[in-house]
Amino acid sequence: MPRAKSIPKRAYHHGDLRVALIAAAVQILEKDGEAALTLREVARRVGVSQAAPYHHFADKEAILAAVGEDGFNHLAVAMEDGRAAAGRGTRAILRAMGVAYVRFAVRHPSHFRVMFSGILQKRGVKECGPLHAAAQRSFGMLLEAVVAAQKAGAIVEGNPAKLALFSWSMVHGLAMLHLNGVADGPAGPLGSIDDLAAGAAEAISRGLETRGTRS
Amino acid sequence: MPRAKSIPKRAYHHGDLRVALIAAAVQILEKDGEAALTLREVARRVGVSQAAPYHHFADKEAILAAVGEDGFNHLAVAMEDGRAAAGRGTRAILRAMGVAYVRFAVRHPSHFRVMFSGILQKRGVKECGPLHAAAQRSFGMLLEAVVAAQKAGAIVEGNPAKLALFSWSMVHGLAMLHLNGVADGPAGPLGSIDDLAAGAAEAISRGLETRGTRS
DNA sequence: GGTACCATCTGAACGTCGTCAAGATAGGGG
DNA sequence: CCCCTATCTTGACGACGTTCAGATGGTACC
Repeated sequence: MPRAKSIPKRAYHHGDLRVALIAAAVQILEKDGEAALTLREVARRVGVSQAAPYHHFADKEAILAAVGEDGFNHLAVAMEDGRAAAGRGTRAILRAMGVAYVRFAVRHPSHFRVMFSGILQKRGVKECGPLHAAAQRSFGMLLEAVVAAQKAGAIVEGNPAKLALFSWSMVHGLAMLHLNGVADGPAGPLGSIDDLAAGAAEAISRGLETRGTRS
Repeated sequence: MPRAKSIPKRAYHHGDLRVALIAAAVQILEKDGEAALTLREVARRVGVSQAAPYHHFADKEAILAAVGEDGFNHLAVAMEDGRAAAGRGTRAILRAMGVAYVRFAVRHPSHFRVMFSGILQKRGVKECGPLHAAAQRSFGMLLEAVVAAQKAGAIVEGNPAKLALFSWSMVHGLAMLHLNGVADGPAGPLGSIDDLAAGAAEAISRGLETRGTRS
């Protein structure tokens, strides 16, 4: 391995095929959907042979896992940005992270769908450790925020992981339903998805707040 | 059309191929997952030729839509049962429907996944009207329950469709995260999914309740 | 009771896909 | 200068989705 150590991921024959393949996959997913994602089309778009991807990914699922990992990393960044932009209240931070979550899902639907398409479950955690780690990064942020809110007495006590799961479920469900076109279908437009996200975050925030708090 | 009118869906050469195909598809989905679902395998399992399904379904997606429709109808029944078993409080009814929703998802993961795999969005509403109607049936029940709770003064005012969407999002998110194995992974077991569902329903119920209510 | 009809099903084919094995290519280390 | 190894290509195999012309078999009508 001559330069695979000195220069880890550059100066391939192609340039950096692995990254290019992932980018092409995302492009296809965004334009034509998951059904149109074909390893052969990915290779075609990058300009390599149909077998070339197999030197960077074990199979088709592996490239999807890479897209999912990419998505989870971007999600964590988006949530960090949301947290940074929020005020100083612990519940305000939770709400901001929830809104950022939904906004990410809406802005990167292809990534989001792949992230939760069940790859993480089908392939063991060991098989795709990076994906799992990236997912844990986001959940860890949420967990921290819940613990902080509990310490501040802003939300109820109890297993923080459970409360974090509830918060996550709220925004995840809204994002999923919106992506399936069901959030604005049934009874006319319910408002922008950003407003809906804010409303949902507000609802779960109230649901978890400690009793006795004034409004 | 000799008997297609008198006896709408029986006495085919096979018996009732359409229903048998759907059942076989569900069986495959439950045992081996969506990736293993093949029209050829479905036909094989039923004992007909590979082209036979095309006389009952336009393409592979159509049979998936049929499975989804089936799932939505069963979901509506499950939610009706949950509502019937609940007490008389309007918020108790909402919670019971939420718990029933999650229980359905956990007990019929294959159906549930197909129901929200994006078929409803990809194919237009006109293309698969029955699916859409079945989905609306469940959402309609939820909407009724929200309106009733509002009339009773148990939950806040505002667009009932929006509040119904929030409730739906809560339990939908929990169900989805659980199905992806993420609900009980991060921080050890958080309790049975039924308990989690009850907790989530309680949280959103509190989040939407009118202020001033005692505990 | 025979016959024509039409829904239903079969057999074979086409193009594409995921994947693999064996060989070509290229660029740095000896 | 040659070799070595990572990288990529060529060619192939089996399976899949889908289509089409034709076989099959029950129902209705005469």
